[in-house]
Amino acid sequence: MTGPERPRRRSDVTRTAILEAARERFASDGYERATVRAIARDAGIDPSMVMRYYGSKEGLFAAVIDVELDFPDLSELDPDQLGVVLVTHFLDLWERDTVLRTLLRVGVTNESGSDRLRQVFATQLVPAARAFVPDPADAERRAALVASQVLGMALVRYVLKFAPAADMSREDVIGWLAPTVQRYITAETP
Amino acid sequence: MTGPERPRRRSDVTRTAILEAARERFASDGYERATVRAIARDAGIDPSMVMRYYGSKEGLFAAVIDVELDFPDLSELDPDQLGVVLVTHFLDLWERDTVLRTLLRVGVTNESGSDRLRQVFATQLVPAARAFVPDPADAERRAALVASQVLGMALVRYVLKFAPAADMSREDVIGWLAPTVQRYITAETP
DNA sequence: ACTGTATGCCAACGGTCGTTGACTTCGCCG
DNA sequence: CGGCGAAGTCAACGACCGTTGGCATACAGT
Repeated sequence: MTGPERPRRRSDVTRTAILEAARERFASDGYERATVRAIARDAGIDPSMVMRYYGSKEGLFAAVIDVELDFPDLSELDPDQLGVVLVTHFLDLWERDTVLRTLLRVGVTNESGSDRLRQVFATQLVPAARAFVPDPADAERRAALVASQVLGMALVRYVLKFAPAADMSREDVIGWLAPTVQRYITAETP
Repeated sequence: MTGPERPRRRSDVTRTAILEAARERFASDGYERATVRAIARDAGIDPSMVMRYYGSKEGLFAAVIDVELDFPDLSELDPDQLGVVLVTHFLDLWERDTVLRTLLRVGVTNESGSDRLRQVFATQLVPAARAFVPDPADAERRAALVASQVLGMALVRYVLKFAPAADMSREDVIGWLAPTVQRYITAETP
């Protein structure tokens, strides 16, 4: 069994310092305004080190937006609970770290960012939807509907910070959104 | 009564050419990547004219994001139709011109953009919500919920262009979203 | 202890940006 | 037709960006 790895290289601490500084800068400033120089300053090293370890600003960004939606096993679940479980899971994802905020911020302005976002949608959300949507041919559409509500709430709550949305408790968000998500997944097509 | 205005100044045609080029550039590139030089090139004039007429890039942007949600009169409406009417109205707004796309794109990255977006929410959407939400104290929260679903759909459909969302027909979008919006406005708090 | 290599800093490059001020051209009014 | 202000062009500025190559330093293997 492998315990917590000792750094293989002396530079690993610097590498992760850069990565963490980059996460925060990209999350709060977006791709264009997050400068390599500012990230390096935050990490306490020279800008040239960023280039050495990540090749380019684009390469650093690619390392930052490595996201894993990481759905729990839903196969044994009471189907009526799908909405609650999914909304709760998404809230956890958004509050755990900044990577989704980064991806949304950048995906809206930057082409390679929105490519990545479409890719996450297609390779992680849609397959998950196939698992519990009755008609698989409909899975894409239902996944898109769920995404619209979940991303929309994330947008007004965590990015735009509309006061009433940002101030809502977790429980209230779940209480309001879960029935919507539940319907998008299980309801007959209207 | 005032007919269509004759240009008061010779420069008005240039002014509006700049404004239209700016609308498109800001909408498709976001604030940072939309350069004054590119906007001027699109408008067929010198970059310095942009500064003469709008003072600065920030001033030009402020002129671009003058948005009017322009709600129809809902007071005489069957309350059961609120969802359908509102979703239809929002689809019209998003498809009519690019200003909302611009505002969303920029609001996600730029502080003055998100300020403006919060302002539109507070001064246009919330007051409209007060008109048809039973408990006025709840109007802010319900307006935020509606905004989350409407902005979320606009995001995946018009900005991120998730294929299943972008390919949905207007009727399907209305059919799926209207019940959600209807519930956010009229349902008991869960 | 010596040496090769990994790690880090420094200074500078070419490019692009927003912005400015001086200069030229156009069009109207007397 | 002459003059004058508006409209537009042009070249340049200072700043900042991503990126590069050379040089100093610290470390690990022998």
